[in-house]
Amino acid sequence: MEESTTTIYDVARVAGVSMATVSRVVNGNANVKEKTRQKVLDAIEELDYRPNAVARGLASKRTTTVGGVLPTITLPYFAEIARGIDDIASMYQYNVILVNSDGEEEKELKVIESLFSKQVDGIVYMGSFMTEKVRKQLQSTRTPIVLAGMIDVDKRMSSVNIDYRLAAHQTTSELLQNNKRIAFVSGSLEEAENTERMVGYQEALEEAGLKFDESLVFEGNYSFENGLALAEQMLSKKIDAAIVSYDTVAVGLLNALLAKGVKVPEDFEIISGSNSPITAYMYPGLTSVNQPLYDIGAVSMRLLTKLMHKEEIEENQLILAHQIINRGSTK
Amino acid sequence: MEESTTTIYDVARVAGVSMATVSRVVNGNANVKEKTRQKVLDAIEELDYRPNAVARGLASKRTTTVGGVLPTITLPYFAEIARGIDDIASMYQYNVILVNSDGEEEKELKVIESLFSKQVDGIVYMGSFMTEKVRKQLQSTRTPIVLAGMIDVDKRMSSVNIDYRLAAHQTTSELLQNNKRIAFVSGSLEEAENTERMVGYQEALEEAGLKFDESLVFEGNYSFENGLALAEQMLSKKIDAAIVSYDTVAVGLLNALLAKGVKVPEDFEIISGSNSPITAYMYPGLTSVNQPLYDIGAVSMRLLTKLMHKEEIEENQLILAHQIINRGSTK
DNA sequence: TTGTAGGCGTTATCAC
DNA sequence: GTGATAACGCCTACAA
Repeated sequence: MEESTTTIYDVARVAGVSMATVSRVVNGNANVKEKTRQKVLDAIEELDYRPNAVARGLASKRTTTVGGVLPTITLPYFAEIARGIDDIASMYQYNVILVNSDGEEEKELKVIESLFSKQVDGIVYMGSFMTEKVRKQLQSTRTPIVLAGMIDVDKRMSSVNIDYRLAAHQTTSELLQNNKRIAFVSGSLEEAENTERMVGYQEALEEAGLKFDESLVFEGNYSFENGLALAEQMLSKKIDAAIVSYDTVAVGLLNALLAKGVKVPEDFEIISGSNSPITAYMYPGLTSVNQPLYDIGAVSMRLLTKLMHKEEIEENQLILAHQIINRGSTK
Repeated sequence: MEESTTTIYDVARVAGVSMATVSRVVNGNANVKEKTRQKVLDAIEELDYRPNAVARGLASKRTTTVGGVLPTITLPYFAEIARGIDDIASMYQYNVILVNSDGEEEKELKVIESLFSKQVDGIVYMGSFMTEKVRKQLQSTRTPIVLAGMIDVDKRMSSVNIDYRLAAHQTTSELLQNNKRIAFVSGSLEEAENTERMVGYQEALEEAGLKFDESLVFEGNYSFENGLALAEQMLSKKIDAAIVSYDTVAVGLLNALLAKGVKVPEDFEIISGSNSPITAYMYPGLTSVNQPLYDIGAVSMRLLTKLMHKEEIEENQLILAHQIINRGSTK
């Protein structure tokens, strides 16, 4: 109930020391005699003193707050990464301001601007595509940036990813064991992750002595509805298996296939791209590439702390290991 | 690239006015001659000046940042609410710091403490249960709080919810059209939302002339696994329908039933509690109570803005309308 | 080891 | 309408 904010100054008075000493104690500075440290701690306790991070931020130019930019937190893919970020952030005493951009440039520029205005110490950028304007905006300051789950084409920005090409290669090969006509379903091929996947897909085909058929490539968006709509086309094209980058799309596809009486995996096999919880919720469960999303977030944030503390970085393009989780949607 | 932060002072110099005037312009204060306003705006443009929210926060004691406390952002239920919060927050020029508590008191106290330290202007609290310590902590300051999707037992804190009792009553009644033995599956009955639901369930039974059977009540956690495990028990108890508070649990139940060859909805009907996207993803889709989660978040944040701006509130216990979305899991 | 004093970038209160 | 001039709460040389 005490509204009058108690400051470092009040603590100093009660403890009978100067505010500088209180500041030292609060910041864990070693150069304080144990006895005075204790006096200060007692005073802090007594007054229920709470450091004001805003004042601290102004004086030290470090806010211990980072920004997290993502299209929308409602996609499990991003929520999972965000959770990894938050855990490591809180471990290092940072808070994270999450901003949703909906992937709209206009909005993205605006929210990033607000992040800068709040003087965040760093930014983790999630998403799939970065427009030129956003890139410029992000690079117009010295604020460290890490891309989580997104490849930087010119490798200037730090990033944390899995090897999308390899994963696509492996899953395609797996499907090729029982199938010939395999669809490649991804998001926009303007996004580097997807072109990487495409290469992996093509490599696997070639390895199996099959030729690439462009009509088996489906470029679409993230949505469940997109997946639903795909089933029809797949069947009419006599496709018998699919690797799908986004889980929600894979789920939609599975759902529509089941509704049409198609047996999965007997008549159609599916492997989805990121093993979010929903892949396990389905019946049958979706065999899926396990992107370690939480880890991608966690490692990104860890990398960001190093950048913010100006530590030496050995490698700024991190690749984490993925696995393939076999469930009911494949034989 | 310009690292030297340009301040309000630089702008003043370039525009040939005092910093006070610049401040007025930046804050849209009316008492500025149009001509000088233009000079200032030009200078701002020229210097690419960006207001420092931290300094502003210190001077004005308002940070235009709010905190969002939730168990974990990875549950779609909370992600959806969080999205509603963020949209309205950004509409009112607020940013939100999201903190995950995992529902652990210790951690929750810590993250809320960090929120206060950051001088947030308000807090939206999501979750299902608030311990006494947390309640005390939250009420130890004048920072406005709004509970989103959570009932405050003594109605002191503002909150936004749906009418859980009514929803449970309706769904139970719906299931009673074709079934006699209906399970009530919820989270902890220590949580007010769940006891409300329980009352609605009992009301419906009574209305149908059935007596309440305690062995049909399943109190568990949020998890998919919990749902999976339930199927076995349900079948052995000859239960033929269930209303399930949490979607993930309902999904697990559905999944396990299908795996056991039980036909849904022919042999077993399910209605789940919050219509998160996954309910639609399932096959068959889950009939579900549509809790307007996004709106709960949005309305909570709107309410919070009123509280923060000390506007008059007519009612602080808001109830939003719900609907029942019929899908394949009911006849 | 501890204290003094000058910022940090704005807002806000008075005068003019 | 505009300009000084204190705060705001803390950090950080620099002194002592």
